[in-house]
Amino acid sequence: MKLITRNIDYAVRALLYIARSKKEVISVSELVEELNLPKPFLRRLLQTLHKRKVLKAYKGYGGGFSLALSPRKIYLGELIRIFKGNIKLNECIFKRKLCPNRNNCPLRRKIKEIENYAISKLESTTISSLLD
Amino acid sequence: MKLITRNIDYAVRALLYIARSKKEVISVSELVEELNLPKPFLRRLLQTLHKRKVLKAYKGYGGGFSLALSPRKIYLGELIRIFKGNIKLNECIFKRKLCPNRNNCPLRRKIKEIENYAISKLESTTISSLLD
DNA sequence: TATAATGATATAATATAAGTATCATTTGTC
DNA sequence: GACAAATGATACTTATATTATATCATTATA
Repeated sequence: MKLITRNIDYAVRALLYIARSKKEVISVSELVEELNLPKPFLRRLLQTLHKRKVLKAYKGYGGGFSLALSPRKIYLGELIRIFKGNIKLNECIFKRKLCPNRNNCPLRRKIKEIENYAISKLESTTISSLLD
Repeated sequence: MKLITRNIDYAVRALLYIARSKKEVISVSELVEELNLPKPFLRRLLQTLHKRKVLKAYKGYGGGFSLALSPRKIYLGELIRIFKGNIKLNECIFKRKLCPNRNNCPLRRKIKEIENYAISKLESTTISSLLD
């Protein structure tokens, strides 16, 4: 039932740290020291954020990561999409064909309401807004 | 990220079926035939609903389950609690001690807003309201 | 007494999340 | 140029939750 997995939680912490830092480029080692997160896990997740154009990466001595976007343009919703795919609190058990009344399933409708609320919140929350 | 697992989905289907039926007592076999759900799984879940006083159970020939509560008194929130424990979209990675600013963690606050909305919806949705 | 039901509980299978390990590549410094 | 410090790519392992199945005991009715 978790909306926020560790990937996402760690990503937010790292992004906030980078956004707050005076330095442009921050290495994984620094993040690990400051945030006390497991290094290989964090590394992999930052690589993903790089692939998805949220971070810029710098190889070699003195390298690390910097934000590729303004904190105002990094949305929680996007981070969730990156690590978990589309936001769905739903997911009908029956795959179309089997469920007789998918379209007016009352449970589905209720959950959809909650889902829509969650999506609108997540899509309007940015790293910038979490900075305080 | 699922709010509704199969336990809960199946439970809702079964409860709706029982609520709609003219008969009081419905056997697992009948539910399985009508709803096309896996029998041992459904059975176990109905036993749980019995233990949690949502259903009454009748052993022996002609036995089965009936509602122990009016459909107006069976809340989605309660079903979720029965099968998944308290509703939390949250769950801080760090256990109290470790996270420096648990109390004013901005991410936590945002998710809490969504959680509160979800809870209020789920606690106000009853089996009766899903009957149409 | 046979049969059709639930009660209780142990076990298995599968999927997802969380985390580790390793080798390749790049780049700055001495 | 050699070394060290960084990321790139990717395969693997471990842990946990979800989704079941199986079986023996108990109860009630025809």
